[in-house]
Order: sequence, then C-alpha cells, then structure tokens
Amino acid sequence: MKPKITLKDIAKELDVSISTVSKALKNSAEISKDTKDKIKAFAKFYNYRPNNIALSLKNKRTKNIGVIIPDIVHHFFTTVFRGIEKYANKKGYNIIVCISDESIEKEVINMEMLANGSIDGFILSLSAETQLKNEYTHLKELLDQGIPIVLFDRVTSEIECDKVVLNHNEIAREAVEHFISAGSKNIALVTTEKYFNVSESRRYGYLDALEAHNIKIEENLILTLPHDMENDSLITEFFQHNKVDAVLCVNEIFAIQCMSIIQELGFNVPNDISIIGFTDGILSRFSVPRITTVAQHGELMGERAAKLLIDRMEWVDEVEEPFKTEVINATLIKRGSSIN
Amino acid sequence: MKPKITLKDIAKELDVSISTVSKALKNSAEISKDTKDKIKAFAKFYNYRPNNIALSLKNKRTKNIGVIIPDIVHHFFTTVFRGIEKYANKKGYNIIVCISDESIEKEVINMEMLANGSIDGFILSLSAETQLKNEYTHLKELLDQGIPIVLFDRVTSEIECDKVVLNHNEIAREAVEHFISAGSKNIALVTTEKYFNVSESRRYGYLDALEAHNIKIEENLILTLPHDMENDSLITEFFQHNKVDAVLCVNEIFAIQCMSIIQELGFNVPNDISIIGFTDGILSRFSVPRITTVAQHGELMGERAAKLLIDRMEWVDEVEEPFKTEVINATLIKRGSSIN
DNA sequence: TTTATTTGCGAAAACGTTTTCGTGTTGACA
DNA sequence: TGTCAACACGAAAACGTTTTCGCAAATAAA
Repeated sequence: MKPKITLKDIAKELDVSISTVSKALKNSAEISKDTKDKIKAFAKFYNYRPNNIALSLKNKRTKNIGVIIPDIVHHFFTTVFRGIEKYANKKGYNIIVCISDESIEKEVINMEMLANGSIDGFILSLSAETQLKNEYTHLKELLDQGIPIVLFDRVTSEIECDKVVLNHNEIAREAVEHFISAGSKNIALVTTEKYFNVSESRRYGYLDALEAHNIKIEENLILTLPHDMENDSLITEFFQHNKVDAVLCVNEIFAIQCMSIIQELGFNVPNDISIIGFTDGILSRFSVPRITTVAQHGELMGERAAKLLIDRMEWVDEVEEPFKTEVINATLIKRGSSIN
Repeated sequence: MKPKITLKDIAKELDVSISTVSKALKNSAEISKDTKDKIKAFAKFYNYRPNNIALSLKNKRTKNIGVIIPDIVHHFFTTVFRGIEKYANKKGYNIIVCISDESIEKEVINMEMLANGSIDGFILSLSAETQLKNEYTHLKELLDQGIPIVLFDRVTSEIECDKVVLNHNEIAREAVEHFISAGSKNIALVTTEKYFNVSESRRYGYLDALEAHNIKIEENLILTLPHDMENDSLITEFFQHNKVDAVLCVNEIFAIQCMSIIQELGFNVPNDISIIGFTDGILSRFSVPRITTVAQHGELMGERAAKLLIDRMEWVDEVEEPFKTEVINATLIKRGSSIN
C-alpha cells in the first residue's frame, strides 16, 4: 500500500518549498537545473500525479462534461454517447452520465447535483416528461448561472442554447417518397404520442410528402402507439382493418413489431407491404428481410454536440458566439423490407 | 446571469464570518436561532448550494465512481450500466464512464486519469486486449494505492478484488441439456476466440454437458468466429458441411446470424435445428421465431457490483472484509427457437 | 568597494469548504 | 463585586494546487 504522493510530500522530503516543487515540475525558468532534475527524478520515481480535484478547485474548471440521457439501453442514445465520449476524451474531458429515465424529476435532480461544481457543461436530450410538461426552468436557471448546455435530438425552441438535431421532416418525406416511387398508394405511419417533438417532425414530413404527391391523407392510416405498453394487439388490429401497402415507423422497435405481425398475418414484406423504420440498429440489420431504415448517425451527432460544447467552454473570454443549431442529415438505408 | 454564491459571499453580505454561515446552514447548536434564520433565509433566496469540488477536496472523497467498459453500444453492458447507475444514484454517487474500446491502452490511460482524485473507486469489465495480453499491472497499482476495484463479467483470477460473475459454466450446461432432453444429438457450439474467459467457461459447460450424457465430443462441431469480422460465410460453410440439430451460440449476434443463415439454407428452426443464444436483448425478443436465450441479468449484476464497491468504500475504518465474488445465476428463457 | 542586476527560491494568497479551538459577552450565583 | 458557565461567534488550519510577489545571495557593472 503506497498512497498517493503530493507536492507537499516531495517538498518535505527534498527540503525545498512547495512552490519550488510545483515550478520545477512545470519546468519553470525560475528554478535551477540542478534542483529541477532532482525534483523531477523524485517525482517520477514516486509516480507523482497532480490531484485533479485540487486543480479543479484552483482553475474553476473540472474538465468534466455532464451527459443526461433518458435511457441508456437504447441503440440511438448509446451511439450518440459513444460519439460524445470519443470526442470529449480526445480533448481531455471526462463524461459523467446520468439517466433521467424519461422523468423530469430525475432530470432536474441530476442536473442540479452536477451543476454545483462537478461539471463545466451539459449535453442532454430531454426526457419524455419534460417535453410533455413543457417545463424548462431548470435549464434556464443553469444557463443563467453561466453553465453552457447543448441539446441534442430531443430539443425545444423554448430555450436558447446550442443544439444538434436531425432533419426529421425531410428524411421522413424522403422515406415516404421512396414508397411512392415504388408505387405505394396507401401509406401508413406508426408513431408515438404527440409530445415527442421528434415524432411530430416525422409526422409532418410524412404529411408533406403525401400532399406533395396529391395523395389523400387518411387519419386512420396513422397509428399512434402508447409509450411503454404492450401494443401488439393494437398493431394487429390496425393491419387487419386497414388496406395498407407501405408503413413508415418512427423507430426500430415499431418497425420490427410491425414486420413480425404483418408476416404473421400472412402478408409478404415487401411485396404486399413495405416497411421503413428509424434507427439503423442491430434489429434492422439482422431481421429477415433486413429493414430499410433511416440512419440517424448518432455517433456523428454526439461528436458534434461535444464539439459545440467544448468550443463554447473554451472560448470563455473571447467574443461571445451566437447559439448554433447543427442539422445532421439522416440517410435512408435501402434494404429488403422495401421495394427499390 | 447570476453566478453561483459561496459561503464567503453570504458571510460578507450578512456581516458574519464564514464559519458562522457554514455552521448555521448545518443547523449547529452553536449559532443563535436569530442568526441561523437570517442566514438560512438568505441562502435559500440566493439558492446556495455547497460546491462539490471543495467538498471533495476537504473530505477526500468525491462520491464519484469510475466505470470502465469495453463498449457501450452493446446490450449487456448497457443493462449492467443501468444497474450501476441506479444503485449508485440512490446512494448519492455519480458515474464517470470511460470506454476502453477493447484496448488495454485506453483502459490504462482512462484509469490513471480518473485515479488522480476524480473517483473513489472503479467498476470495470476487462477489455479484450487486456485479457489477451494477460497484463494487469495497472489494476494492481491502483489497488496498491488503496483504490477499491470491482470487476464484473470479464474478470481474472490474477488480481484480488471484489468480483461479480455469471455462472457461465452451469448455464451453458443447462442449455445443452435442454437440447439433449429434446432429443438433439449433434449439438454445435458457436463461440469466440479463447482469450475471452467468459466464452471459455461457456465452452466448458458445453463440453461437460456432452460428457455427462455420453455424447461424443466432435471438435469440428465447435465453430470459433473471429472478433469483429464479417463471418457470414464461415457460418454458412459450417452448417453446409456439418450435420447439426442444435446450436448454442455464446452471444446474441451469433445466434441471430446463425438463425438467419440456417433459415436461408432451407432448414426449419427449431424443427431441423434448434438455437439457444446468450443475452436476452431485443434481437432475441423480436426475431421470428423468438430466440431461446440465456438471460444474464445485467441490471442485477450492475447493482451488485455497485453495492460491493460502495460497501467497501464506506466501511473505510471498520474491519477489513475479505474480497467477495458474487455469482449471478443466469436463467434460460425458453422461446420458439428451441423445442420444449 | 559600492551599486545594480540577475538568479534561485520561499511566503502567502487563492479556490470553497468544514471543524477545532479560542475568546468576548452575558447572565446567574455567591 | 467577583467568579463561573453558558452562549454566540470568529480565527485559523486543512485539503492540494498555482501563481504573484518579495527577498536574499550571487554576479556584473561602475
């Protein structure tokens, strides 16, 4: 058991002052070569490393980034997380993660916890409940305190900060047009409840595409599935009672559920019914047939978010940049569940 | 912009000493009710919160736990992570995550980075390269410095610390016996390279089960797939050239790959060939048929690991407990890909 | 030899807490 | 009036750094 060594320990042992040790290790010109060599050798031998906490206190910066995500067991968020970690790590930052579990209370508690000095800035994606309640005072307060925040994916126009979003609208439109160009007429949408603004954008893209191609919008071709509930029966009913030849699902789970139910009902995918999902995760890649899907480039999104945050944190005393919103262009990955 | 307020600010404003403010906020009996009320009101109004960094420096504990995992875009690790986060959060700890990316270098760098005061203890799962090179001096040094470590899943007997593992051997055996009791004779194993000790344990379980039932072990019924490579063709070849009626796969991806190839080859799952995988993730749950799999109870594993670590960290001056290895009992979830 | 300049180092403040110890004031009691 | 507690508060150290400033001694210039 050899505990960590401090500047004070080195100073005492070598009979010099703490300041001398500190300067010597930073190769200051103030210190003679002899003394520097002696101190460096000693420090190296005892594997001296400066204490991060003391540095944080002194410098008023922790080199930690707080990341708040609604769920970690979720392909999209993990890829974003990987992007954040990758970029931040390269820049010498560590990541403190908290999971809000889609609850505003946990979101608030965790952010307040971390905001008291533990982190220099936040990257977050809003919880479902936060979006539902449209309640952002916790974010506003932190911004007020001068703590920078970057929102990604699940953002809101209610607060002003840097953001990274997907072009949901356009890509949903592109997906629907992919259906249309293959001859589909009765195109369904399987989505989540309204307060998820990302789903809303996708819905608009869906509607826009239909309108642009003079296809009548049938409200009953839009299936809204409740969050976190068994919904197989709703889906089954939907496909039994509606004449559908293509379906756009706003996430991967919905897509695979629809496909499996559609197949059970005796339809062929993609010949009878085509399917496009969102998120290019393992489900889409390993299903039979493989699912045509929207790649959201989570890793890129994470990197961009981290870059926005770190840039802002490190500009500190230069000119204040206006807030940016970066748009990541999703891409449609065409596979077997749709007709080319 | 209203920056964070400190004890000093309150003291100056209310014309008392810093000590008085500190004591008043902790409701010390030393301070008169009047003064306390005044200070508390002021603190509340300005939303005073103690600075975590200063507290860490003073208390020599950060209430942060370092978690090092090889990969985050991976169902098993994310569930473990969720368990860790859940338990730690309840106990007032934050999680700093680093991803080793299966590289020993990143593992070492990240751990040394965090060990300099940023965290009170580690929870980690060894990277592939660390296991391959059998190199654990970085862990030993940290333990030597008095930093507690808990290993989970990918552990090693080379170092002494608390551990949480799965009963790989037994559950693999149970899986194989499930095949045998359904009448299978030619049972294959699809596994990873040897240095993954978890795969090795599973292999032993497989071998044990065969021996126990007097089934001859055929080395060519064991398919070893390289890590991180396209291996569809290897799998195809394997099932074309071998007479197999059941296959145990050491992870979910292998299971779904095998199933899709088996089906493409014209076999029926489970009637011609039964499949059992490891990891109860979305792939197993949403495939057709659903895959019989070994649930590894990642969340529980994470909670246990966090509990072991926190207990050890908080015992500090009481009697030193011997190191424990907790075994999590996996369970076989029987679904459509195997015959009951 | 005296004065000026460089060289090499230490003292101390600062970051924001907590906590021990000391001290002045008040009131009670003899 | 003098002694003693109780009360209410402040000073200072400590955690481990960095950095500014000051101050000696050594060297250079006069």
